[in-house]
Amino acid sequence: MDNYRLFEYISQLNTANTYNQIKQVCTTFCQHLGFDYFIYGSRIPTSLVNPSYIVLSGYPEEWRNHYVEQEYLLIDPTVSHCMEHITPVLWEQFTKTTCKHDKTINKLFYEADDYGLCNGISYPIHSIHGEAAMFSLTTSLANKKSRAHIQSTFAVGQLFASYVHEAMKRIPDNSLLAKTNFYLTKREKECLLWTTEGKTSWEVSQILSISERTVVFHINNAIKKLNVSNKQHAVARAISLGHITPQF
Amino acid sequence: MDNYRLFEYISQLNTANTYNQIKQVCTTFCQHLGFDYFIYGSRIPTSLVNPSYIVLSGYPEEWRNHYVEQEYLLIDPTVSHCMEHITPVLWEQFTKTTCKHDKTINKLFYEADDYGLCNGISYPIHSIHGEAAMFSLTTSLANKKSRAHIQSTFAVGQLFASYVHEAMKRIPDNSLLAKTNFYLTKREKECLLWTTEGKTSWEVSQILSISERTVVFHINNAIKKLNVSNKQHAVARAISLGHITPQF
DNA sequence: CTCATACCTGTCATATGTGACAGCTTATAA
DNA sequence: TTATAAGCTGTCACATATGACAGGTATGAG
Repeated sequence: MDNYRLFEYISQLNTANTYNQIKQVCTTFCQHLGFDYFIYGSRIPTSLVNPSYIVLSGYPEEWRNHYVEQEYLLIDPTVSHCMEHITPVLWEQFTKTTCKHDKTINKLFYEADDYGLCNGISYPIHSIHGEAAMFSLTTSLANKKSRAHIQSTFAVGQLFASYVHEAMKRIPDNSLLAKTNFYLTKREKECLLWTTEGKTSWEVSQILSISERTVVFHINNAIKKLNVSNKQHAVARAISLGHITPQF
Repeated sequence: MDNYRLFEYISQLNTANTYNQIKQVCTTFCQHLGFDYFIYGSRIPTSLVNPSYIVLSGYPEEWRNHYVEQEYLLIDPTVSHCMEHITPVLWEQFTKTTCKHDKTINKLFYEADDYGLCNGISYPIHSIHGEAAMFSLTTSLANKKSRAHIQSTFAVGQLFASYVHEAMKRIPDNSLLAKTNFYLTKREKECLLWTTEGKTSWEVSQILSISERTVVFHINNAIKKLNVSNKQHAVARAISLGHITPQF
């Protein structure tokens, strides 16, 4: 893919305002590169136990349904690769070697084959605050035929995936907005920050040169705003939502 | 850059075992693309207040020293871009428009010019657990001359940066090893996980069908292993170090 | 069999957190 | 002026956490 076309796609993603517009750009990009299907999925750690998901699927609906029913997300090796790494992974890497003995994973790939997803490449996307996502491009061509083709899209695909993710984050999402539509004051953030370092309210009061009662006051306000039940919860949520970030 | 050469570089990074080997690959890559200098910097949130840093510098040492002395890290717009975004940024974007009025930032870019860093591109790298890094390539050519050149390396540079980061993570680092060289048991992780959700020890005991005392026992063990002082600290540290991760 | 480890449970004293009571100053915008 | 928000402080009662005491079972490795 020449640079001009790549920047054209990036520009389209940067101006997209709805999920459908982004989906349209992905579809065109996917076809342009000679792939059959694409999918984008993002996991937002609003909670460690119940994270939020956003999916933009260009997959056959029947395969998606089957995948969800079978809970393949839990065993899909491309997913676990993308959770642990930041470099792309070729699907054939799994069908060939590593998983030869794992029947459930082999079943997954054989069934994908039946739906026309024979080979593909998955790009991990990692963003601030532990946000994890992935973007996959698939082809119905057999491994040997598609290998060179896929490898030639290695770099552009990763870059494109990043812009898709940024575009997705820009779209206002009602289901997530309510959880993040507030702000913590400077003091509230300061008190929480030192709390993540294991400081007690009294210790924080000494650091900030205010009374212990005031620290408690700020932390309680933060707990109410974050809609959580105690300090541990507040610490986890404030980090996840990006209200407190590492200092330089 | 053709695919063969790109995969050659990736392969070299995948087999590198020391910082110097990685640095050598970066130097070659940098020169191959026609750039003058490169730098890789990573911030590991072992603590939110005092994060750990790892730098692989191919910059002129004088400029590095000056940069550190002046604490430019705190105002460098390429750094803040890379902390907030996952897409590359061209340096000329700042020297031209946004920062026209900001004297300190202009000073930074003018001084960089003097050291031969006239234009460049910075790639953000975000990894699991909020780990943030960046990889920059710079040239002594003026903006107009270097623009097309830089844009043509947009995609490969991002991919290369990802592999550099993975390689850096693979190198055993004594300064960090001590902080992560232990493991939490299944129960310890479970107890911490529910603690991040704001559950009290008693509530966790109900969820796991064990006594409250046992939950306290596991959490205390985790606190000792993590070398932290209380639950809040343990929650923050366990998330940062990746001992507990979002469930599916 | 012994050792190490994970896992489990109890009591007690003290420290800290949490929620509700009540009230203050300062700055800024309507 | 009034209203609003941020920041600040105090006391009391009760809940929960923390640390130290002491003890148990089950499992696998050597």
